[in-house]
Amino acid sequence: MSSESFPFAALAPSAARGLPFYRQIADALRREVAAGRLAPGSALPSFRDMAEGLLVSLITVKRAYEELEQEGVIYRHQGVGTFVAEAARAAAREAARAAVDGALTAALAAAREAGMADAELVALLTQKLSAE
Amino acid sequence: MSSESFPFAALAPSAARGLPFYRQIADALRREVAAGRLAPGSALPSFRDMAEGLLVSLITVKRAYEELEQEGVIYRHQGVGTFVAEAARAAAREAARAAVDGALTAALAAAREAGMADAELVALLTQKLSAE
DNA sequence: CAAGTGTATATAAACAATATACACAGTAGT
DNA sequence: ACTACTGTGTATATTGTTTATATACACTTG
Repeated sequence: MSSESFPFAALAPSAARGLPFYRQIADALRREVAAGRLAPGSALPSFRDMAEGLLVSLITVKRAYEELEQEGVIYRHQGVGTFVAEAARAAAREAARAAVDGALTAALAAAREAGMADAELVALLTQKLSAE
Repeated sequence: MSSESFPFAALAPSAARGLPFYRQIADALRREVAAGRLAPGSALPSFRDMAEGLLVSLITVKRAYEELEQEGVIYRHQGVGTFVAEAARAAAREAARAAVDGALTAALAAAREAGMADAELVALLTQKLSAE
């Protein structure tokens, strides 16, 4: 039961999702922070603990942490550890919002490429929303 | 002025767009077909002519053509050439529409990841549309 | 100085792009 | 008919970039 007790086991990446592992880990951690389940100042698992718990390499965890540090969500201190930043929740939400904006921009570009009218694009989106 | 006279020069890929060259070429050709500027049955430039005209390798053109053939937009005949399929226009439009749908699905997933409400997502899209 | 932390270097696998050599289809000359 | 040529698409081996890894290194604290 040792691996089952790892508190971040639910963040484990999967090749089936198509995204790089480091990206999946960063996304999952960002969501935890944005939801307020990780308080500012609290310590994250060390590179080794996280790597072992998520069954990935140490470097992959490092890249995920680097991405979050660039966004201002966490900060690292050599020899000490990695911690949730003070303004982490706002930074995480801003980063998540930027991701949505980028995805929407890509969708808009695809629609333009397809010669699709604005109204048709909006209709397609609302249709997808109601289809759930 | 020899390279300037190449009729498909406008389809030349650019590294600045971020997408693979073969994808850019396939997208551009698909748009030409969808717009009706390439009639069914007409011949496309040979791999070599296209590669020389777009300043890419022969293999890159091959991959672009392969993508379009899988969509049913064109068909290849060894030793003869590559031609626009009969149902090319409908196939191109369907493929373009599928691309929009995929991009919208990704945007929706990002919105869910960000905890964004449906109405907020729609509002963000309409805002982007009116901002142009 | 010992145990824990983050950091950096060298390596393997997958993808994008290339150059080069190969195989097929039509056609002009004989 | 036949052959060889020219043009077409096809396949193989190579290079550079990205993702992911294992291993060794450097920093901080008790």
